[in-house]
Amino acid sequence: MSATRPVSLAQEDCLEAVLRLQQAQGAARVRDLSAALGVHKSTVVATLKRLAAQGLVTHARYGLASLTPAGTVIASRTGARHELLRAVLAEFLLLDPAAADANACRLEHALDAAAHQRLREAVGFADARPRLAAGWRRSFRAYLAGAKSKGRRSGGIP
Amino acid sequence: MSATRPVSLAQEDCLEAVLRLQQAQGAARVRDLSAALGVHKSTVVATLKRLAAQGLVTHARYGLASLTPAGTVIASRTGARHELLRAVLAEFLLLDPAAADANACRLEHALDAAAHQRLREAVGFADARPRLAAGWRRSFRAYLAGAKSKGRRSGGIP
DNA sequence: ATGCTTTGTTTGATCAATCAAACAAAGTAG
DNA sequence: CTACTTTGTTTGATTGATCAAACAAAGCAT
Repeated sequence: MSATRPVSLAQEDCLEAVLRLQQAQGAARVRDLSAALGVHKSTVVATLKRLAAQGLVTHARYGLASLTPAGTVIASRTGARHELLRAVLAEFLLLDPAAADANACRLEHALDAAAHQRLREAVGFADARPRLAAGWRRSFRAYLAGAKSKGRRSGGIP
Repeated sequence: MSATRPVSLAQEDCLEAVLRLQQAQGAARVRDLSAALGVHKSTVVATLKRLAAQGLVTHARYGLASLTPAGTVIASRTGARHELLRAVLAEFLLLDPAAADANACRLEHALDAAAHQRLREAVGFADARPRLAAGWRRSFRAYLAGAKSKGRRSGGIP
């Protein structure tokens, strides 16, 4: 069932954006998708057409885009990978929110099911051990601070 | 400097493959690139032509492909991201070698410099604390084993 | 309802990636 | 050297992503 023929990065981004917009404002209009994806409106229309041909969205002329059940499955999975990666990058690698999100945004297309699952398990494991997680953050932050000051005077004896 | 105009995923893969082949057998031939990348020979030739136009490889007709200095920079960085991700996926997420490599292969194109740097620091931090790293592996492995057996009887009381 | 503004669509281009098939050059046996 | 095999190249097609410009429909003011 559900052949789930692979969807391109741009298409996956579009599905994800439709889902976010549906959740955030109840509807996904071309203008908002265009802004969210950073591409021309005509590009959005073309992408929606391809997604519609694959049965992943419906899009009536001059109407709103909405996800089909199959499209919702893909968009949700992609969104889940995005959110998980964002959290890991921010909470364990201590990247600033913008960098964490920007990287999650690209990485989300590259994790397969096994890696996604394992990463979820790792986060679950850490979340069940708040002291371990807090300890990591504290020591890693200290390590970064130390590395940074060492880096500043790299190559010279003070 | 070095404008380093962004290179597509396929191009980055190609540069990386040229580097690997150069290191492994001293030379990168079209046939081997084709096999390594899983695309037609004609695709390889087309990609090499585009890379040559950007000054990243040299490729004389019927000759070997080789990286220019600029191409070497990109290929090395990509290779470094690949290797780092592979190691993290295998050693911390405990993915099997094949899955770790397959995911690294796709993720490698999506990490920006800041995330790459931070991930390197995290691995450096962990490597400097062998007992912490070993402890993680041991407990996470145990957690995975437990989750798996719980998963098998999910939903039913034995 | 009439006219502006916003929004969406179409059309026509380009470029990258890809394949398949036809072709050409190199290399290797005999 | 000639024939066969391997390797590389060209050509021609397709598909997806993208933009810009022209156009069309909706939506709002007044």
